[in-house]
Amino acid sequence: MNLKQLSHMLSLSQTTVSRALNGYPEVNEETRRRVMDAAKHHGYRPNPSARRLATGKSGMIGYVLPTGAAVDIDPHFVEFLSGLGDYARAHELDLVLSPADADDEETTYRRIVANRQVDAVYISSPRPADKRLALVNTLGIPFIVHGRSEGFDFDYPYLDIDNEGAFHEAARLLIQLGHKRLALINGNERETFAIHRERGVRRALAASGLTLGERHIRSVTMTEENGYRAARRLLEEAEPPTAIVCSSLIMALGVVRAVRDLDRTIPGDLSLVAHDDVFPWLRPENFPVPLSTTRSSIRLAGARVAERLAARISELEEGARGEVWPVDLVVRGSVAGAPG
Amino acid sequence: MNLKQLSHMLSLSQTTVSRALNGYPEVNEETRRRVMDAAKHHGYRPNPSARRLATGKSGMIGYVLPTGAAVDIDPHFVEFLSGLGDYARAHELDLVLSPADADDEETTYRRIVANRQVDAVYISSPRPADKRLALVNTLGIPFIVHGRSEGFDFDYPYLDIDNEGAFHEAARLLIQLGHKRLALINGNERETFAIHRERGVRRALAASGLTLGERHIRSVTMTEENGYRAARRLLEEAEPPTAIVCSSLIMALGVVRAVRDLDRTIPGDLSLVAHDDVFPWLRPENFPVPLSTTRSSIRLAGARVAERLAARISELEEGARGEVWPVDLVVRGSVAGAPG
DNA sequence: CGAAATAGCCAAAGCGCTTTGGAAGTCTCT
DNA sequence: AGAGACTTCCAAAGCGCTTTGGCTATTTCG
Repeated sequence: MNLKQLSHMLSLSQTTVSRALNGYPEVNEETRRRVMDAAKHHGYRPNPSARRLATGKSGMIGYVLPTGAAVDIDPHFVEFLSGLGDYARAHELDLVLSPADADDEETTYRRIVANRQVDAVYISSPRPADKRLALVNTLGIPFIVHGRSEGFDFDYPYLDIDNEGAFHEAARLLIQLGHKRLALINGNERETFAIHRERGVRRALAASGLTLGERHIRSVTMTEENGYRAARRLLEEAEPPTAIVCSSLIMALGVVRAVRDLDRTIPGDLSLVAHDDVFPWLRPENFPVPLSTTRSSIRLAGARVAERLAARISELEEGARGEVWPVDLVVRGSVAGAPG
Repeated sequence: MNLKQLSHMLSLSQTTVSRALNGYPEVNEETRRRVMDAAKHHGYRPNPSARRLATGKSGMIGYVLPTGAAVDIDPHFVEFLSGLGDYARAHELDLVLSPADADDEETTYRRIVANRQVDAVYISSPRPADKRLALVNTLGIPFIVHGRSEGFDFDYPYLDIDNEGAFHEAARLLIQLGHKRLALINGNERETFAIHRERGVRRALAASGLTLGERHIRSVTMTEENGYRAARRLLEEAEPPTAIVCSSLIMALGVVRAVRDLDRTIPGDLSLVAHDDVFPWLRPENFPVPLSTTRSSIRLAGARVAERLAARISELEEGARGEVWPVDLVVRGSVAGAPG
C-alpha cells in the first residue's frame, strides 16, 4: 500500500494525503480525519527510502565506531547503548554504527554526512582539541558530544559528568581521613575525562598543601591487568601510597588482586575509591571489601544523549548547550583512616 | 556531482554511465574506462538514498536490539561488535541497531523488513524454537544466527561454537583428575548455548557413571554477583562439589570471591574451569590463580558473521549452511586432582 | 550477399515520497 | 456587487538512481 493507492482510494491527490499525514495546516480537519483513519485502517506506512530521497532526512542517528585489529571497543559502550536504546525504542529512532579505521575516522564522517545517512551523530570519549569535533562542526551535521573537549574557539553541545568535581570529592574525603600519599590510576591521559579527574585530585591535594607525585599517577587503558600492574608498582615503592583513586571498576579489580598478592589489606593498608559507571554485571558493593565509588550511570547518559539528539533533529534544541551532571560519592568499606 | 551531471560531462546517457559503473556487460571497455576515470576524478559517489529507492537495497546489515528498563545488554555484545566492525569497515558496510521492546521484537523485525531498511540481519543468543528465527525465515530476509536454535522443521544458516564439545572436554578433564562431584554454573537455561553446555557436562559424567545432581546446576544471568551466590550455595552444602565448570569469566570472578570468603582455596579445595569469550579487559591468566578455560574468541565470530552476511547479500552464499567452531581447552593453575 | 545475431548505446519509465506553484471555491469587507 | 484574502485542494516537478525496451551499427553465418 503506497501513497498513490491510498490517495486513489480516498479520491484525493497525493499532495493532500501527504500533507494530511504530515500535519500541514492547509488541509481541512475533516479531510485529515478521513485520511488518518484510512491510513491507519489500511496500515499505510510511508516508504522511508522514498521519503529519504525526497527530504534528505533518514530518521536515524549515527555513531562512527573506531575499529582495528589493535582497537578494543570500550565495554562502557554497551551500557551507554542500553540507555540510548531505552529512548530510541520509544521513538522509532534507529542507530547506525559506521565502523571506521581508528586511524582515519574523518573519511567515514565525511561519507555519512555526504550520503546523508543519518540526521545527527554523537561523539564519545573526546580528547582535547578533538579533530572529530572540529570536523562535524564544519560539516554542519547536528551532533552531541558525550564528554567534553577543550581548546576550541567555538562552543558545542555536550553532555558530561562532573569528573573533576567527583574526583575532587573523592580525594578530599581521603585527605580528611588523614591520607597524605594519594595515587591516581587513571584512564588514557589523552582523553578529557582523565585530564579532568586528575585536575580534581590535584586540586584537593593542593588545598591541603599536598601534591600528586610524578610516580603516583598512572594513565592506562582500563583493563583488569593494567589496574593490577599499576597497583603493584605503586605499592612496591619504598613509600607506597596509602590511598588510591581509580578511574574504573574493572581496573579496581586488578588493584584488589595486587593488594592481595602483596599480603596487604583494604582498607587497613590501603584505601580505595573507584569510579563506577554502573554496570549490571559488576557491582562495587560486591567487591571483597565493598568499594567506595563515585557513581554516575552511563546508561542514563545514553538515554539523555538520544533525547537531545532527537530534539536537535527536530530543531527543538539549538545552540551549544552544555550539560554537566553531578556525580554521587558513595562511601563503603574500602576507605578508612590513614594507617600509622 | 550526480549521475546526470557526470553523464552530461561525458556526453553519454545516464544509462550507460550507470551500467559502466556497476559492471554491466553491455558497455564498451574503453567507454567504461573513460567513465570510471571521470567518476574517480570528480569524486562521484552515487547517492545511496536514490539507489535504495531504485533497487530496494540499503547496503546495511541490521540487528534488533532488545531493550527495556529491566533488560541489560550482554557485555559480550561489544566484543562481537568489534569483530563485526573489523570486517564491515573494509567493505563500507554499516550496521543498523534497531532498539526494540524486549517483549515485542516482532514488530520491529516486521518494520525493518517492510521498510527494507537493511539487506540482512543477524540474530544472537537464540533459544530453542526461537520465535525470531521462525519470523525472519518467513519474512524472507537474509539472515545468520550466531548460536543455534532447535526444534524447527526447517534448516537455517548459523555460526556457533561447539559448546557441548567444549564443556564435555572440560568435564572430562576434571573427571580424569578424580573429581566425582562436579557442579555447573551456567547461563540462562533458556538459551541454547546453556543447554548444550549442560549436555556436554552430563555426557562426560555419564561416561564415567556419574551424574549432575539436581542442586549442582545453576542457571543464572552472567553477573559477578550471580556467580558468587551460586558458588556459595554450592560450597556451603554438606558435600560440596570439588570442581566447578562455569559459563563465563564474569561469573568466575564471583566464584573466586566466594571461595575466598569461605576460606577455601583454588585448586586445593576446588577446581575451576570457565568459558572465556576473550575479553581484552579481563584475562583468565590474570586471575588470582590462573584460570583454566574453554576459549573461543567471540570477536572472530563477529567478523565471520559479517563476512557471511555480506556473502548472503550478494548471493555468494545460499542455503542453510551451519558452521560450528571447535573450542580450545586451555589448562592453567585452577585445576588439580580431587582433594582427599 | 542478405538475414540474423551481437555490441553498444539511448530515451524514458519507474521507485514512492515531498513540495512548488497554481486554481478553484468561500468569506470578508467596502 | 466586486475586490481581495483565505481555505482547501490538485497537477506536476522534483529527489537521483536503476532498468526496460528499443534503436543503430557492426559482425557473423549459411
